[in-house]
Amino acid sequence: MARITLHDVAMEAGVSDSTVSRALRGLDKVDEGTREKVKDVAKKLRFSFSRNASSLASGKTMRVALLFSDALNTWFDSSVLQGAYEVLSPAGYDIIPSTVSTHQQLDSFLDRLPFDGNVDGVIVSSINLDEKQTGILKKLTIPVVGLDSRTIDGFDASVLLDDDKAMDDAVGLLKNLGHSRIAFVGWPVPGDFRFSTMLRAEAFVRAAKRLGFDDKLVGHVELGKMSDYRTLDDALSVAAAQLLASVPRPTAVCVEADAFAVPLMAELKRFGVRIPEDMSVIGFDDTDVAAAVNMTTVHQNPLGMSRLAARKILTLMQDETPDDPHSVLKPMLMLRQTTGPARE
Amino acid sequence: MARITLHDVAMEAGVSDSTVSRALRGLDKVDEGTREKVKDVAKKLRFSFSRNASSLASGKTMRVALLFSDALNTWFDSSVLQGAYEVLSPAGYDIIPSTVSTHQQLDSFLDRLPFDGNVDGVIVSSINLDEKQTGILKKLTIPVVGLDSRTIDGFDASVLLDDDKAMDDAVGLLKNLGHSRIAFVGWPVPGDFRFSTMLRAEAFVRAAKRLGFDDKLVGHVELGKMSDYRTLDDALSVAAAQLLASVPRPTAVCVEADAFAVPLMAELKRFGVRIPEDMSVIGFDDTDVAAAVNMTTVHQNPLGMSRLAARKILTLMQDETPDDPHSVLKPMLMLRQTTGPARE
DNA sequence: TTGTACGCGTTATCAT
DNA sequence: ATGATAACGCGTACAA
Repeated sequence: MARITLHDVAMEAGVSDSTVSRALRGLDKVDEGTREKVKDVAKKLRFSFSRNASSLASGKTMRVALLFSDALNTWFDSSVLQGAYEVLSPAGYDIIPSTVSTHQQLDSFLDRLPFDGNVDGVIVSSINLDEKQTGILKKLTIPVVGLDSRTIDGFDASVLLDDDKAMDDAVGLLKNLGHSRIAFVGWPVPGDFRFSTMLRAEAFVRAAKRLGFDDKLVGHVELGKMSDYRTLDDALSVAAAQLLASVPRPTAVCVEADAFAVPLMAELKRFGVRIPEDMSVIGFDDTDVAAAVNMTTVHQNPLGMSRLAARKILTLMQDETPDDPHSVLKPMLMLRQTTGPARE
Repeated sequence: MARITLHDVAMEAGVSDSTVSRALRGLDKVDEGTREKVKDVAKKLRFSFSRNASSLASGKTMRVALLFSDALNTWFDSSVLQGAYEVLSPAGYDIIPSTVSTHQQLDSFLDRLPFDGNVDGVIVSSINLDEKQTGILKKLTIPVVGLDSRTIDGFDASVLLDDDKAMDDAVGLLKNLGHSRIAFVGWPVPGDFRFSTMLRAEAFVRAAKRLGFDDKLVGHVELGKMSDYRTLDDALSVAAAQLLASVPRPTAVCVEADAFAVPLMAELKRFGVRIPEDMSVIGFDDTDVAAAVNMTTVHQNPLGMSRLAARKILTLMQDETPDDPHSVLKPMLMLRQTTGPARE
């Protein structure tokens, strides 16, 4: 079966190519009678536009790229995909996901600028760019919106979470529960992008300072890259060891992500640490797992965030400016069973 | 910044368009000297191919579509996305996800055949087609591979799970633990695709029959569509009620999916049902949540399945035939803490 | 309202 | 080994 082209439809309907084009795209200046006829023929022939040809002729690709720094089957990234799909697909856009896991990959990605001319817009998720990289972005002719990025520099619009607010809530809860020795536990980052874990750690430290914690009693367990470990279990052992070896031992910890916090709790329990009696634990994300094990955690809503980002890029792609280009969303602390009063 | 075309590179390098095309694509019959020069110029000018134009001229789009019946941020679907991306992306292909949630959507999707000419291949995930639909697929000129589908009809290749083996294991375990009153609990399906839950239910019944269970003691809690309920909690209440109202009450259940089994267990516990003392529970999927709550479940590996499917479509797209077009994978029963001996 | 003709950026065929 | 030239399928001024 050879491909059915617009021309085939035109022949069959006895009109010109341009008429078919206009009729099928719903443009005015076409007789309703002929439009119906054309539509019928098109349906009969199972005609569908070649997006390639359309793009080439019109300059619009009807595609937007999604760039991630982690796997697509990650809680955050998959939600972003779904959210973007929900708003972009009805508008006629395809979404094209890609991932980069190292700065080198990111550089070569930006270097080749595979976006320009191939997509109408880009959503960059959970990636923080340095100056040189944002410089490249700025040269792009298509809109770029940042999602969960550190800065808004280089982005035409952005959606990010108020990390400071999140940590203020978390650390505030711990303070009110009487804790004085607290720590932040990062998680081994995928690829070699260090920023996001550093960001939350820094926000944690700032919050602790703001709330009057003694510097010397505020810890930070840093785990480096996932590739430094054979398995996640190894990383868990290291994290647990660091925690249990701290003198004085923290009575409460905030963990970078639920996905790490949950198995870490299991590991700690293996060593006789009761939660929350001996140690309070606060996660980050509020994934299904957190709810399943009743963990106190900071809720964020990647689905909503990406819908918002998608709406922004949609308006940007039609050459308009979003009323509020750069949004900062408030996280919510979910109080559950893994936090309790500090023990004496 | 106007787009930089192959022609620009040709001008700058002082050669013809065709030479640039050949040089950059690594074809032979081009002097290594000029190739280097062209490459340098291309890099300097930040040239990248317009996929649209390439596709139009060559007929290859370098894109494959992924069709799902559920949300993209679902455990299964997001894993499929990632797996497909891992093998397709290095081969130079973009992936384009879409979802259909009703038969009507599916029909209109297939009716318009937005695939032909726009992508080089399609992976259809967790969707079972009727005869008319497979008929349409067969007319496609591009390869179509099925993933987690019921039949292999209409697909050039497929990857699916051995549901019967899974249920044999699960039901066998329950039998050996002394259970005689058992039930299958479906979950409210997203959209209106009913098949998959029916499939597992039927496999469950077959397994029970094969293993000598008394027909009258084998139950089936069916929940219909998600849209029949206001919230998931409502569906959970209904499921729990059905279970607790059954006379005789089953002492063990197999649940369609972990994502439903976990909150269902919580609901049952609220009503004083101890697990596994009063009731054994076996899930399906082996998601993170299942591991987190130590639930016995049937493990499946969508990541691996989709990698396999992607490899098949890759060989199909280069007009070769996979050695084993239709694979049936074995699930694994993960024995954990939610199953125990039948109580007297 | 409809048709004609050209261009979009690349690949492929045919010369040279 | 390299260069012209004709497609590829559609959009869009412009003409009718």
